[in-house]
Amino acid sequence: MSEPQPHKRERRKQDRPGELLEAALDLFVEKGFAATRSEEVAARAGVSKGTLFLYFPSKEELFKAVVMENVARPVAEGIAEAESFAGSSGELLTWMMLEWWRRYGATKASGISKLMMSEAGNFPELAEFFRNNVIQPAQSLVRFVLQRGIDRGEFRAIDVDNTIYSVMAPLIFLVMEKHSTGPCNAARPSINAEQFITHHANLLVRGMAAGH
Amino acid sequence: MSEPQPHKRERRKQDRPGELLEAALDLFVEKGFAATRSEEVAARAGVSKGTLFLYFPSKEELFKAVVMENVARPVAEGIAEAESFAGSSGELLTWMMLEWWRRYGATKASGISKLMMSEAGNFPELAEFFRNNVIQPAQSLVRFVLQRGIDRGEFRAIDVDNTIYSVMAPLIFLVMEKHSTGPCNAARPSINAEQFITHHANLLVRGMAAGH
DNA sequence: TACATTAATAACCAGTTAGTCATTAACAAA
DNA sequence: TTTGTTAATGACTAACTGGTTATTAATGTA
Repeated sequence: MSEPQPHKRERRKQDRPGELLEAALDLFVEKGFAATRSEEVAARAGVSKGTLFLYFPSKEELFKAVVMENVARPVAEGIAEAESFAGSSGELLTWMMLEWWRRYGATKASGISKLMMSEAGNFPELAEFFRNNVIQPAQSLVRFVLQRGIDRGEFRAIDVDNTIYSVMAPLIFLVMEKHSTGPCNAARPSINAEQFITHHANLLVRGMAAGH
Repeated sequence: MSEPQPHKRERRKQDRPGELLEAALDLFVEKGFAATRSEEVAARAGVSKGTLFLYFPSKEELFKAVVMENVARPVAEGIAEAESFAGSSGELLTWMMLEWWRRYGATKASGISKLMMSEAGNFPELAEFFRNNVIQPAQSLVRFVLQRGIDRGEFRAIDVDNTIYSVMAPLIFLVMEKHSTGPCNAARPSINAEQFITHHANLLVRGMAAGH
């Protein structure tokens, strides 16, 4: 018996795009691009579908904006910190992986990585952008740390290129777990991400250790 | 100036389901479930849309059949072999990871894993099935190998649960690379999977090695 | 050749959705 | 209060797509 509620229209031009992008991120990550209805995005942002298309010319442009918005942010942040790190390279590697998880992996923004994995085939130009602006810088950073360890005599002269993947794989793995298989059954205990990262980094550092 | 080609209807009841499943696997992996049109699946299998629905009652059932078909096969294959392996546990681990890649990761069927990652949210019951029939057995197998190494005194008393993820993460990583970011630009050199697996396994084994 | 069976088709239907647009109302200024 | 501007709406459409079905033709049999 609720009133037909005299719809109150709020005029908040400044905030709408951000709210729409946030709602879109949630739904795209949760359901995929094609399976997400644009009206649903609008509804979650608290506006009508018409308003969505007032701010974004198409669903595809909305998707691109979501990726751009969440990608640019956390890219270059950690680099300077890594370069001024004081401790051993093993500690640096562990710290860097944990920090990446805390700042990106554990946040909603990491859903972007899952999105790109899922939709790369349908958005090749976005995949290219993602590769150049996220994957490549990240690989360079890991390479820097590994080379630092080798140069300092802390690590053996390991195969740097393949070791980069050994460092990144568990992080990607965690992101996928978090955004796909993870949330589906909340009953079963999920991976303890920070504990796993610490463990994995420790294995790697031991495996790379110089000495006999 | 081509003839309106007097469409030749072939009657091949036996082969249709398999051909449709193969076409569906290709397209689902490439484009995702929602973005794949059922008429497109039929076309790739060389039949009309009507024929598709003659063999599968709905697109969702087709999807389930694709998963079931490609999942059941490679699950239990490697287990017996692992249990009768003669060499060291480090060799066994390396061999097992390489073998998994050769028999599953490198094949089209590994697209199923990518599919489940992408669509788990939309198909919780399938995700559950996948977890029980693929993930869990795989984890048990890895656990067996790690425990074997510990029992034989080849490995330290490492944290087995987390190490299982350290073993599986690079394999999942490779599958994702192969089916999403990998194929989008064929120009850039892709990861050499077997070389990476060998390298990673070597790092892990060194990291787990008993002795100071 | 005539006939029965059924695999395969293509036109069709009903439901859905990206995107549009005339209308409405919130707000600011006069 | 009146008026002008424009953010927001929701009804609408044009296109699409999952699924159905009457019809057609391939094949086997007598």
